[in-house]
Amino acid sequence: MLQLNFIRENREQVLQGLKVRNYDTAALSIIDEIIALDNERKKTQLGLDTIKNESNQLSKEIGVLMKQGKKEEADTQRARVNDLKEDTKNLEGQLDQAEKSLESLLLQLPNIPHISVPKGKSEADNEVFKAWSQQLPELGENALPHWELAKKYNLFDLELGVKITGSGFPLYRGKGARLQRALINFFLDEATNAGYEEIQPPHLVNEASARATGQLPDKEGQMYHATKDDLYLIPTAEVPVTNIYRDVILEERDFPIKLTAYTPCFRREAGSYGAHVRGLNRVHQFDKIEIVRIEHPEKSYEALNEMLDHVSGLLEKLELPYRILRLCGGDLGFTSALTFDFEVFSAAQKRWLEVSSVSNFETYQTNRLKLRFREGKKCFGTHFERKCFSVGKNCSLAA
RNA sequence: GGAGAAGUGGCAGAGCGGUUGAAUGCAUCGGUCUUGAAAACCGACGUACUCGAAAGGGUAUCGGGGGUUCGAAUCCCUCCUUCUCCGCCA
Repeated sequence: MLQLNFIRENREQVLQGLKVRNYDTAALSIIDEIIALDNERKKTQLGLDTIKNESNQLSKEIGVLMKQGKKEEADTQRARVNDLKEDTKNLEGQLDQAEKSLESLLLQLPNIPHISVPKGKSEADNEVFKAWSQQLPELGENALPHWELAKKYNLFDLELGVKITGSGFPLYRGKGARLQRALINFFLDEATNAGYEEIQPPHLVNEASARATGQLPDKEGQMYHATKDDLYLIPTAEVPVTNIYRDVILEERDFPIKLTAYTPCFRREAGSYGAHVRGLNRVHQFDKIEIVRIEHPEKSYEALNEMLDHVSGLLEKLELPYRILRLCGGDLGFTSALTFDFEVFSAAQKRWLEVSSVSNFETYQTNRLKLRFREGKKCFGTHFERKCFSVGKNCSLAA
């Protein structure tokens, strides 16, 4: 989420950013609504603090009077404090109300796009940032899609997944399982070589963690929920990994923080069916390797470029034809300031498939996480980038 | 699952109803001293919100939430976590 003070001090910039995300004037009024509500909140806060100060003062006096044995005077003071109590309760209610409404408005506000983000409505308007210069691979007439190949070579078995669990839970076997494991190892090893610390996080998280990374409340329906213990299966390693830094204050010398993690990811994917989700294109459980960096705000875009190079290097080593897109305002994720998608060409499906995306979230994620760093005496929001690399969800088996 | 003990600032560790945002020690930062360092000494040292141009105030915070009280780190309820013992263990 954006910080209130940032919105107050950079109203124009925020409005400009929302326009890149295709907000109309009616939607833009949310900014002024927030500022007005915050003014209200401050007023209530001040009133409450004043009353509390008064009753704290009186209570102290009562203590002194009691010690001196002046019981009657103490009793009159006591009555006065009791009168103040009612006002306190009212104001507390108001303050609570205002804070809740403010928070829910702030949560509706997306991140402000980076200046380089092109305007646009949909994925069709994404900018090709780096094109594939060589010839695209072609397959012969009787080339098989990956789900046919899988059957032929016994690489994975979707029916068995259905039998054991349900649709969308692939079962890999033989060479398929081995390839999957090899890819995971490859990505992790490459990340380690590039200086990322490997993390093996829990695969279930509590509500506080899901809330801190924004899965709750908006994506509640997309997560598997173990209700008996009130835990959620992670939809991405981002959730447990970034929660390492929930409520943390870093020192400047802690930068850069570079983490990598492989986890299976669980998503209910409610409401997506059809031909485009055929095979492994969209499943409820898939494997993903994530790399995460937490950086000083001044260095975050430099770090983003490094991550871009890192991913490019991986695809080059795998000898896959790929391209990089810079997402336009309409396609940019809610929490991201700048996102590059990596797409690999599937010769069998004859289309580009997203395999990875690299984003800079600036302080949007860290604000919600309450992750800050200390510079001098002040604490600042720190920048947060991440890139994820899906295995199995992509077309590498078919390419 | 049952029985018991405990959770205080970066760490260690006092306090167990009133002037305690919290003694003391360590760590950290700034300074004096020193050729340099160490030692010694002096000073600073959480976070969030808020008032103020600033200086400087105010409010909250002693695992989380709720309650009793004029007043709670201290009393009560509840949840969480950790430790010890017993039970269970695909």
